[in-house]
Amino acid sequence: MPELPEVETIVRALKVGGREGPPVVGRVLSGGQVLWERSLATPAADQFSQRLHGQTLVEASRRGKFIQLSLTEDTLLVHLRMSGDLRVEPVLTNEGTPRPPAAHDRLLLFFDDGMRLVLNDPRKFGRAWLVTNPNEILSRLGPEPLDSAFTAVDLASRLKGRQRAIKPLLLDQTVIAGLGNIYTDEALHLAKIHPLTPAATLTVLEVEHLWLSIRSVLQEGIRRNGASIDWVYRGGDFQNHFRAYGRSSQPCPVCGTPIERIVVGQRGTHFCPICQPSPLTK
DNA sequence: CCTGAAACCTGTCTGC
DNA sequence: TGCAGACAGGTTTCAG
Repeated sequence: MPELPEVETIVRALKVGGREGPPVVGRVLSGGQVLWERSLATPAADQFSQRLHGQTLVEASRRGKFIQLSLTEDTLLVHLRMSGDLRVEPVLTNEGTPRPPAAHDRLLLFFDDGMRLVLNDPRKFGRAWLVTNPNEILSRLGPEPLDSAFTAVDLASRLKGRQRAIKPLLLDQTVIAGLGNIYTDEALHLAKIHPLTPAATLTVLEVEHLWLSIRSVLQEGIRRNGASIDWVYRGGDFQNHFRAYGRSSQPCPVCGTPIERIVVGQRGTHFCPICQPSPLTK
């Protein structure tokens, strides 16, 4: 489900409060509960609660699509994958009775002030890792696209010599961290690059344009608090400003030609056949 | 190095 | 109304 802008929106809410509920940074954990075992990658479910107990949630941050909750001793990494979401709520209802878990709640983190942080995940693809060293999970990720240290030259060097189509490369989190299906289609449309273009055939100018487009669509996504589509509403409205994603047969915002949908690397892929000419006919 | 398919899951929507 | 099939914001693994 969420890509970089959606995860960024969630992390900001964990810090200052937002649709997910009141802020959780600074609260002290009293324990945890595992409602679906596979949602917790490590440690074993029976050690989870004890290990959380007494640690303060010091900071919330993001690396790629990972949510990083820094505790006093450990780090809790959460990846929402396709359908995960976080929620903050009181353990008790207004009537003072225990609040029963909602449908698809998978993990509960309890704070010592009566609040809890909940991972809800209908499709059960989401994962959490409670680890001492987050680097063991995060070290494989490519650069942060919005980091000022990430330049067009960096992107060019990562695409150099790669014969693969540009779209699956941009989805590869070891090449660049944070892009998913929506923002990849949006960036390629803005950059006027066909998703099947072999990366190595892109000119210097095209790579610069792509670099700028990636950063532009991600920043717009964050500014709009992410995209909210399907049945999971997250408060953002970027979905109302898509250029190509999910707009099959609707007019291209640039030239009016109907947007086409193809499948690339098993992912639905949306593009304008005029603005993004096929590499075969170019 | 690259591609494609399958696996992990549940829910929604479309068309017959 | 029912039902089959396609599809969904992600990642890993395996075969070729």
